[in-house]
This record gives sequence, C-alpha cells and structure tokens, in this order.
Amino acid sequence: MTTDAFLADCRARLAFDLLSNTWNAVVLWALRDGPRRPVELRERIGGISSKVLTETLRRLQFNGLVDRQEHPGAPVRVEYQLTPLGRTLLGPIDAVGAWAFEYGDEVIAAQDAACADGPESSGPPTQAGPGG
Amino acid sequence: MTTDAFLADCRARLAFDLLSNTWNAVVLWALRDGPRRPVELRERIGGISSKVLTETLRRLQFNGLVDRQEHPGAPVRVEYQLTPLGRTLLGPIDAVGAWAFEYGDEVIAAQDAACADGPESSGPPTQAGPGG
DNA sequence: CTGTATCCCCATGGATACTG
DNA sequence: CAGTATCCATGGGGATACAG
Repeated sequence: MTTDAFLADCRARLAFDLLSNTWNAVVLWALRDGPRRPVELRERIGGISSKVLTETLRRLQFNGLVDRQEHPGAPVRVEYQLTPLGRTLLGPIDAVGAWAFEYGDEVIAAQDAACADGPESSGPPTQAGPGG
Repeated sequence: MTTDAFLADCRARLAFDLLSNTWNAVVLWALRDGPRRPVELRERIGGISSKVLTETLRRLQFNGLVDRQEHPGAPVRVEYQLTPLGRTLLGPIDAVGAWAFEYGDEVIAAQDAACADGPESSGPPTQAGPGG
C-alpha cells in the first residue's frame, strides 16, 4: 500500500472531501467521455436540479477538475469537460465504482441481516440505502 | 474500465454513500492494521468525538464492514475490527488516498489560482479545504 | 472506558420561480 | 438553454453532560 497516514493527514482528507458530495463523483463520471453541455448532463444523470448541477460544476471547477467553455452564439452554448487533473481522478472513482459492483450485494445482505438480527435497537444508523 | 453506468445506477452510488461521510473512510483506514479499541481509534484519528466515533462504527457495522467484539471484564473492553468485506474496501480507499498524495498539490494550486483569478465572484463554492 | 442523550449550527441539496 | 435567487427540510456532526 502506498499511503500510511490518513487520519491527521489533511492531504488525504482532501480527496475524500472531493468525493464526499452526493454529486461530485457522479458529475465527474458523466464527463468522462468528453465535453458535455449542462442539459446533457442533466439528462444523463437524472434527478439533479439545474441549481445543484451548477453548484457541483462550480465546485469541481474551483478545484481544477473541470473546465468551462462558453461558445458564443444566439442561445449561449456552454460545455464542461474534465481537465487533465480531473481525468486522473477517474481511476480512483472507478476503483470505488468497481468495488460497488463486486461487493454491493454483500453490503445489501449485511444490511438485511442487521435489520433481521436486531430490529429492536435498529433503525439503520442513517444512510442505509438510497432506495432508488 | 470496468463500470459503465453510474448515474442512474444505484449500485455504484452505494459505495459512494459509504465513503460520503466525513469519518467512514478514516475509521476504516484506522482499522486496517487490526482490531482497535475505541479509545485507540480516537487517539489515532484525532479530532473525532466519542459520539461521532460510535455513530460511525455503528454505520460501518450495519453495512457489514466492521465487527464489534465485547470482551467482558471489570471495565468492559470493546474492540472493533474489519470484516473480510470491510477489508476489500481498503483497496479503493487507498486508491483515493494515493491520488490525494499524488495530486493534492495541484488541487491546492488550482484553488489558489481560482481565488487569484476571480476573487470578484468568488468565495470558494463551499468545500475549499479543511484547513487543518 | 464505552456509549447515549441533548442541544445546536450550518452545509447540502431539493423545489420553484425568475433573468439573460 | 444556462444560471441565479429564494425558501426550506434534513441530517451530519461538534460540544457537552451524563450513564453503565
């Protein structure tokens, strides 16, 4: 393993903060195939409002992960794309996503088991499953 | 790349929800070397309250990622450790952490640049840097 | 030591409506 | 279409005090 300090080390926290939003990773991922217009992103992603999408893109932009391009014209056309830096984050994101595909079932199973074994104490400690 | 659908796909979201907490990944990481008592965890991690630590552990437990063991005795002794499933998550976590060590500087630089280029519009779109 | 119970702040993010 | 401005509900999580 490469990293050894996490805890007090803020450098590592930085990346987690980047992925600690509901939408950051999703939007990053949606941009992986190339530049996309906001309306496209909203269609691809689904369930994200205009406001929240913009906020997310601004965040990513601020952190140097995406780049905004404004093509002039009658109805102004805007495109967002990953920066080289943003592209490097696709690896870790994929690692996480791949894990979910591999072990997601086990997590679900564990949740069910927990609900079955001890419904007395339990409601899920928040964050059981998005349910969608 | 392995995964292709993210957006609508809840299976992938599951993993992100797991890492979308301030403390989940940190605690998981702090447990990588073996069983740990809460007090040890708090020392190793730093800056996490008893309450929040417990909540985090409960969450992880609920999702089948950690296991709780209660060794009886006068002052009850408790230990938490990763389950095999939890262990599988260390890979992705490490991927993210490694990324932070590799590219963290660039993110910081981008943030600074953003602050310098356009202080007019900007305060950081929230979530600039934990500052610690 | 381990864990719970409160109280409280505030950021995320959803809904909606409006401007260019 | 792109983006902003409000309003507002929810919950994470910090501080603190307390219980087993």
